[in-house]
Amino acid sequence: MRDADRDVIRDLRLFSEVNSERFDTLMTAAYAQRFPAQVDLIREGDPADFLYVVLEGSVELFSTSHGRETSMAIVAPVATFILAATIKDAPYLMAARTLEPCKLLLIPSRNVREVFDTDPAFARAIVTELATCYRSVVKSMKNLKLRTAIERVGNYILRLHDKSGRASIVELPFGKRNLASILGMTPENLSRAFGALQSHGILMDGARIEIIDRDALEAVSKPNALIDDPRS
Amino acid sequence: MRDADRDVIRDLRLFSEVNSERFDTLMTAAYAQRFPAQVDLIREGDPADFLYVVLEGSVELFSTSHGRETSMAIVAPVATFILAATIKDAPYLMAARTLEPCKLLLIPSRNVREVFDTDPAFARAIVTELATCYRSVVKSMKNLKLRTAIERVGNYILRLHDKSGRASIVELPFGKRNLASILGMTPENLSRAFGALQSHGILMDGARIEIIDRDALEAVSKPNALIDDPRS
DNA sequence: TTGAGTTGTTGATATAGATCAAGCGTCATT
DNA sequence: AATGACGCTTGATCTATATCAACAACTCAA
Repeated sequence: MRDADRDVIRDLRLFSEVNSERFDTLMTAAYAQRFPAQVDLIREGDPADFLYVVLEGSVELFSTSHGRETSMAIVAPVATFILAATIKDAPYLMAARTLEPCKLLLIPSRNVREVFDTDPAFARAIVTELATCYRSVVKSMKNLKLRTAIERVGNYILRLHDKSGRASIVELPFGKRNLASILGMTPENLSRAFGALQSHGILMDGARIEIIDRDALEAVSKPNALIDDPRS
Repeated sequence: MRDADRDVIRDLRLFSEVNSERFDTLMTAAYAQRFPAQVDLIREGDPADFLYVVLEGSVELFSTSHGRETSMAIVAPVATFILAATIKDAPYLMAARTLEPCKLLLIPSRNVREVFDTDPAFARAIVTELATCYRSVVKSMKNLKLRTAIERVGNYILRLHDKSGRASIVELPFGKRNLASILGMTPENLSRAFGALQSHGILMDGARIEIIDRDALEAVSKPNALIDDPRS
């Protein structure tokens, strides 16, 4: 592994407090690798041999059952995925594929568990990361169960807006097909939702969205900090 | 706290490996308490002062947003709830109320975090418990996004059937109103789903369900181990 | 440049599931 | 026994969302 990678990884919340000897143990076992777009990384049900860290690009987590498929999340740098399966040494509940060309770090699950058991700082970091993941799924579930399709889309735009520091124009970070699946609706329905929201403070132009009247957008979207605020 | 309680708690996976001095620390800070049915225990957004353990009875976790409400989970003995908020020292994302008269154990979050940092066995137990919770929410989400209402009901019955050791008659563990909300549908729709399933291997009688032809029920429900199997 | 594939849009229609409105047992209270 | 509250069911509708189909815009390979 190159030193540049090592430094990036060292800065992750997950690793920043780890004893440096332990960190070396993890890193010599781990390897960074590049993947092209649209590559299947893991399949549902496979044993969780590695913990993945997305260093560049983005990865889609999705699930399939009897011919249906749905996106569960899209992971962007820098973040881990399938931590829970690694910890429990259980089969993956979600499949993963790259959306764009990616650089990923693969850490053998065995080593993660080993360092967890011997380094309290790492244990604390892992459990915090996992709690964050848990809370983020709970929020997604609330989003799905408590809101209509239009509200979900509206709040998604509001979150983008906040993330951009309230820039007047925001850009969708991935394709609408994927977004629709994340938000639990069909692409057609997403398209119509964007259309409907144009009379509520936004102006669509392909993947670019101009936020003209945030108050109007909030009025239809009804945001809720306990669903939308990434800090809570 | 009575010794009987203490022994029950000691046997939980979460506490069984904990150093006994640490365990005492936790238990002196904690207290067991009885609550009547339909009591609000915590509200969404409140600070996570306690980790809860359900010793008897059952507790509903639910969420509200702008006039809508949905059940997120029902916690039965013996299990914890709101572990993630405790770990992160973050506000609760879900509210909780008792469904029946309950006996609960309340452990101050401060103490949980303290023992986590000093007892590796407890840390490991906590992270495993949290990973299990995470995976259980992911499964619920897959259940919601990948299945129709009838399939969700069918698979719920199949899971009950398995849990009972494939007894020919199973009983719903709580009211249909709650079940409908858990499964993401209205009570009316749940009622119709039960009706529809009667031509697919079951016979309803109030809260009692006779499983007449499991194969037929599986044929419509299309179970999937990575959603339904509690062990995976 | 052409053609073929991908991605998104739009319109017409279908349907799963929600809503509204009675009605029916069951149970506790009087 | 009457009363009322509650939980559930059933039927009649309504509507949010899915499905189906056609098409436009773009990308990419040849």
